[in-house]
Amino acid sequence: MSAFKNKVLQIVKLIPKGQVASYGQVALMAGIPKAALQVGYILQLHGDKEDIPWWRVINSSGRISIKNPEHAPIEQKQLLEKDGVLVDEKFNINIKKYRFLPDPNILEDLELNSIYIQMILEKYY
DNA sequence: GCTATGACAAGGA
DNA sequence: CTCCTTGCCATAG
Repeated sequence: MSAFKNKVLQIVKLIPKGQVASYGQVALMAGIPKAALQVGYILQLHGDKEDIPWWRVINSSGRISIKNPEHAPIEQKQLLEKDGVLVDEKFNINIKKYRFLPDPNILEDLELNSIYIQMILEKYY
């Protein structure tokens, strides 16, 4: 298990019910800003095997972009709605409204470089 | 160690 | 808004 993979799984577990995060955001919080693609890959492998709320991760444009036959987009939509998150027929979500905005203290717990914490604050707050 | 593969992101057309 | 291009990098084989 690579450190990156563990971080990603750990972070996704931090996303509270009723909130969502983008792949890029998770990658950034894991300390590798440009590894958004890998986040999706990791969730595909481990999302349903472990205690991971994988459905709370969507792409940056606020849309469900899942193509895995194992988990159709409709399934993610239903899971999100169960969390109280509104998803329209085109699988669009108001990410601005629901985005997971972690406290700096939580980011500290991830042993994240202050430089990344700064990036997150600038990008999403 | 090298190549192919993307549940992505950002910017342009 | 949609479609396309480029950059990116952890995994799998």
